[in-house]
Amino acid sequence: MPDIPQPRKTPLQARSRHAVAAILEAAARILARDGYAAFNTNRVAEEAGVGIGSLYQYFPNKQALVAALHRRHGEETLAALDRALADTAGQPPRERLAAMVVAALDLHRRELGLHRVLEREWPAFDEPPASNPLDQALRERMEAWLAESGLDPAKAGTLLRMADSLTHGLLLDADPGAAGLEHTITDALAGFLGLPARPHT
Amino acid sequence: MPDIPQPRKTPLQARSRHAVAAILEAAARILARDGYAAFNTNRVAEEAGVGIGSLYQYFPNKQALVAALHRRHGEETLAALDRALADTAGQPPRERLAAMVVAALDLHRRELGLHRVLEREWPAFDEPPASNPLDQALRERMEAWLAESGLDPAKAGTLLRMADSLTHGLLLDADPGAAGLEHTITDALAGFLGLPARPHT
Amino acid sequence: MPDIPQPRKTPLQARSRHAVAAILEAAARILARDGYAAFNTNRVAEEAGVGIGSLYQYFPNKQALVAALHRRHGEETLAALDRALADTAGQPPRERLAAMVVAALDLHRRELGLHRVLEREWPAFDEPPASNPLDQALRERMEAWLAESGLDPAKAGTLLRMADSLTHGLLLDADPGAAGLEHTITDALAGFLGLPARPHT
Amino acid sequence: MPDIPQPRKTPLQARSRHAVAAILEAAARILARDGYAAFNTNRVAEEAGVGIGSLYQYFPNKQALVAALHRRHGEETLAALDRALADTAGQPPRERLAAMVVAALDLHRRELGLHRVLEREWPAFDEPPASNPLDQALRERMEAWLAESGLDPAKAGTLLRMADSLTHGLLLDADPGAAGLEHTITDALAGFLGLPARPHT
DNA sequence: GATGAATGAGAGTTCATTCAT
DNA sequence: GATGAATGAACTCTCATTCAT
Repeated sequence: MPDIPQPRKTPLQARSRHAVAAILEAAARILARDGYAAFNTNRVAEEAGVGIGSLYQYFPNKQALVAALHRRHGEETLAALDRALADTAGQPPRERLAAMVVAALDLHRRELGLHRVLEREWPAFDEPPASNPLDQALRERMEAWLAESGLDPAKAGTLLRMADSLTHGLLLDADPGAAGLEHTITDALAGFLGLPARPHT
Repeated sequence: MPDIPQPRKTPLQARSRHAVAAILEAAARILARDGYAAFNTNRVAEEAGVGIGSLYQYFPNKQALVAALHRRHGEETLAALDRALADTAGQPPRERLAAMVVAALDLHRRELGLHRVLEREWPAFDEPPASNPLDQALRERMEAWLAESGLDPAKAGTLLRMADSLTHGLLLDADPGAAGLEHTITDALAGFLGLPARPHT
Repeated sequence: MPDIPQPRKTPLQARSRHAVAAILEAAARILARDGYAAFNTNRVAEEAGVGIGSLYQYFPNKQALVAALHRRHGEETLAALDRALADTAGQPPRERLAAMVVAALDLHRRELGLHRVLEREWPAFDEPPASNPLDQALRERMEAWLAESGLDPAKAGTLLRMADSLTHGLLLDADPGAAGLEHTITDALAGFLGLPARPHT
Repeated sequence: MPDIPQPRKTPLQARSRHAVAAILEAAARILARDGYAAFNTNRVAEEAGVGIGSLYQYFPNKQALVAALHRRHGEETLAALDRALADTAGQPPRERLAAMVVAALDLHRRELGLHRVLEREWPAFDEPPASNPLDQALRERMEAWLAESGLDPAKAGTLLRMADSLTHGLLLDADPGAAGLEHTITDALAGFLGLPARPHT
C-alpha cells in the first residue's frame, strides 16, 4: 500500500504556520502558472521566500507538497457540496443535483490552472481512490442524499467519479466560460441516475 | 502556440519502418508497465533494441514519441467508432450510442496501463484540443450521426469530450472489469443528448 | 597542524553536566547502532532529548563530539590496563601481558559497535598520534612495565599500537566470541617483545 | 546480504577503457591527497577530465568507485604475496614469512595515503569479510603455505587479518620510514604461529 | 541558558540530446 | 544510416551551524 506522504511536522508556532502557508501558496501558483514540468522544490522555496531547507522541514518530499494541495482541494469540494445541499434542502432531486454541479464548477473555475495540473499532470502515485477519509466523507454525503431522494445509494461512488471526470474534462479542455456547462453536466448525471429528461432544451 | 512535434522524417525504407515500429512498441510497453516517470529515451531505445541515436533520427525529441502514441490511439478510436456505426446502421440512436460506448471501452480495456499514462500523466503540453485532423474527423462522424438521428449536431464536440472523460475516469480509476460500465456511460451520454431514460435498470 | 576541537566550556552546573552526559550517550548509541553515516548533530540532539542549540553550547562542532567519545574510550582503556597490572603484580611478564590483553578485549567487547565506528569509520582528522596526555600516560605505563620486566622500554609505543591494531582487527572483523582470541593476541605481542614461545598450543 | 556495487558496464572500446582508468586514477589521487571527506563524484569527474555523466556510465554510484579501488588493492596484494612465496621457495618458514611482510610493506608504502583512507575511513558498508573471490584466493595461498611448512593451516584466516591490521596500524600511524618495521611485524606473526623467537635483536 | 526554526552550500544522481566514429 | 560514449544542466534532498526568541 503506497504511502501518501504526510507533512513532516505540524507547525505550531506562528512563524511556522506562516511558512507552511507561503510554501503551499507558492506551490499552487507555480503549478497553475507553469505546469508540473516547471514545478521543482527549489523554485517553490524561492517563490515562497523561504530557504529550501525550510521547505523540507515541513514536507518530507516533493510529492508531499502536491498531496497537500490535493487534500486542500478535496476539503474545499466537500465544503462546497455541503453548502449546496444545505441551501437546497427540500427541493426536488434535479435542483439539488444542479446546485451541486454549479458549486463544483464555481470552485474549479477559480483555480483552473492548478486543477488542470492536479488532475491531469500529476505523476499519479497509485493513490487508492476513495480510500482516504475525505473521499469517504464525500461518498457518505452522496449516499445519504441519494437514499433520501429515493435513488440508488449504490451509485454514489460512480456518481462522484463521473462528476469529477466531467467537471475536469469539460471545463479544462473546453472554453472555460462555455455557457450551459452546468446543464450539460447535470443532464448527464441525471441520465445516469435515471431522473427523467428535462422537458425541453 | 506550441507546435506538436512531428516525426522528423517519414520512414520509407523497410528497415526504417521496422525501427520506428519497434521504438513505438517499446515506448508503449514502458509507459504501460512502468509509468511516465520511468519513461526515458535511453530506456526506450534499449528496449526497442535500437541505438539511442537512431531514435533521434526518427523522433526529434521525447515529446514526439508520446505524440505519436497519442495519434495512434486516436486512429484506433476513429476506426472503432466507424465500425460500431457501420455495424448498427438502421438501429435506433440509443442502440448505436451504446454500440459506440462498448467499442470505446473495449479499445481502452486492451491497453489500460498505456492509456492511463497517456491521458493522465502526460505533461500535457497545451495541445489545442480538436485542432488536429484526427479530432476533426472524429467530430465530423459525430455530427453526421447526430443530425441523422434527429439530435443536435452542435453537441458533437461536447459529446466526444464527455465520452472520453467518462471512459477514462470510470474505467481507469475503478475496477476495470466493473459490470454495467457500458450502461452507466450510455445512460449519462443519453441524458446529455436528451434521449428518453431507459424504462428500468 | 590540525587542532583537535575541545569542549567549548567545561560544564560546572549540575544541569549542564547532565546535558553533556546525555549528549555523549546519545552520540555513542547512534554511532554504535547506525554507523557514522547516520550520525548527525540534529539526530544526536534529538536522541539526547536536548535542543540542537544546546548541543552546540557544549561542543563547538560535530568532530568535537567524536573526539570526546574517543577520549572517553582512552580513559577507560588506561584504567583497565592499570587494573590489570595491579592485579598481577609480581607475576611473570607473560602473565601480566595476557592479563592486559584480556582486559582490553573485555573492554572492547562491551561496546563493539561503537568502537568499530570510532576506529574505522571516523573520518580521521589527522590526529597526531600519541600527542595527547592520555596517550602519554598509556605509554608511560608500558615503558615502566617493560623496564621492570627486563624488556626494551623503547618498544612501548609500538607495543601499544600493535595491541590496538590487533584488538580491533581481530575482534571487529571476526566472530566476536572467537575463543582463544586472548592467546592469539598475547602470542603475537610476546613474539614482538621477544618473550619465549609458549611450550604448547 | 549487502551487494557490493559492480561497474555498470565493462568498457570494451579503447576510449572507454581510457575513461575508466582516468576516473580510477583521479579517485585514488583525491582519496590519497584529501581524504574521504573531500571525495565527491563531481570532483572525481573533474579531476579525471571527464563529464560527471561519464563517471556514472561506468560506476553506478560513489561506493562502486571505492569498491573498485579496493579490489585493485586486493589484486596487487595477492600478486605481491605470490611473488614473495615464489622467490623464497625452499627457504625456512621464517624467511618466507619475512619476505611476505616485506612485500606487503613495500606495496603499502607506495600508496600510503590511499590505503589509509581505504582501510580506515571508508564508511564500511558491512562487507562480509573473506567472502569475495580475492580474499578466498589469499586465504588458500596461506593455507597451502602453512601446511607445507608444518604449521597449522587453520590459522590462515587469522594470520591474514593479523598481518593486515599490523601493516596498516603500524605503517600508517607511525613514521612511515620506521626502520625495523619488517622485523617488528614478522616477529609478531611468528609469535602467533609458534615459530621460535629470533636468537637476538 | 535553552531552544528549534531557518538556512543554503553542496552532495549524489539522472537523462535529453549531440556528434565523432 | 546507425551507433553509443560523452555531456552537463538540473533536480531532489541533507545536515552542520546560526541566531532570534
